[in-house]
Amino acid sequence: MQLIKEVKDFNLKHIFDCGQCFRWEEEADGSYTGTAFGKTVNMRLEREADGACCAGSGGNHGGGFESCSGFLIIDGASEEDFENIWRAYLDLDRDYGEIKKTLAAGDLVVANAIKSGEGIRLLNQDNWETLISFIISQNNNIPRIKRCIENLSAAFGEPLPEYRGRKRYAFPTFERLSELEPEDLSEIRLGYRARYITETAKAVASDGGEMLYSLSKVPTKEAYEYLTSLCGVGPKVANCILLFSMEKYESFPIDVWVRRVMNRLYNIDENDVKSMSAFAGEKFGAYGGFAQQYLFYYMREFKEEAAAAEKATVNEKK
DNA sequence: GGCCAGGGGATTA
DNA sequence: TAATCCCATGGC
Repeated sequence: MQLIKEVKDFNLKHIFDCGQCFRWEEEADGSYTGTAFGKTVNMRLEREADGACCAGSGGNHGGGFESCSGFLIIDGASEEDFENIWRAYLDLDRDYGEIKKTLAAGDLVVANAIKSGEGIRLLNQDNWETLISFIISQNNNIPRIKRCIENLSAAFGEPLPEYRGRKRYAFPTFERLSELEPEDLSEIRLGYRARYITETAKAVASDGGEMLYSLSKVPTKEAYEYLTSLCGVGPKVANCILLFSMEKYESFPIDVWVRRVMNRLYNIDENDVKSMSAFAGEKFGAYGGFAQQYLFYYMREFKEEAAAAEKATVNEKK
């Protein structure tokens, strides 16, 4: 059990529900349990005794209080694991207050979007797991992506100690998946993505993963070129991998949600991905990836609100 | 450069 | 029961 004092600009729901990761589940008590780097832990944020919270809170619907600061408690982690894994994974040494201030000052639209996801942090995930996870994510919905990744891990990943009464599995290694053919993955129900995964696994394993794990140290363009050379990796998936596992924060992944939000809020043609990319580069520069996350989270929340409102209207008519 | 199939499953019509 | 949609890409 590790206790980290005075975590700021930090909210577990915002972090684990903003589409960057797929292996964390919310528990009944609002904490989150998940597996990364072969370790399973549970995280929860406790409010500080004086009730301190980030300024400007209240952008969330219903006026409910959502804490963005407090004590972070990581159950299942040793001090060594915290220093070696979770500190970097949660990006705890970055000043998100400064990032939000800069983005908000430069753009009113993002300033508003930030209010709905004030506690977002960009995780530093494993390169390989992120690569495969986002190949699976293409043209897919989040519940099924999560299911596919869990099934893949249970079938081909290393068994880990049971935690909270459930068996846990590490994400499968590229060595293991490189031995497989698409048919071997049929029970995972990945659809046409199965071939992308086995081919990419073979490509990564061909140099023992050396290329893949060197990408955070090379210029973004070079890393992007390598990633898009892999089977099943196009511009969108490559940008996600760069942003969520390689610290390439200028990356601006454009998916259907971002296309929608850019169309609605900036009036750019919904199909003009090129203009959106150029716009993001000019407007957000090195902070493009952070801006993308606030916009994405805002749009998803907006959609859920709209759906709830519609349901309420239908029920009223009955 | 534009179009369409690829799988599968949930949701909507 | 039939369309439509989903954090796109590959191949034509």
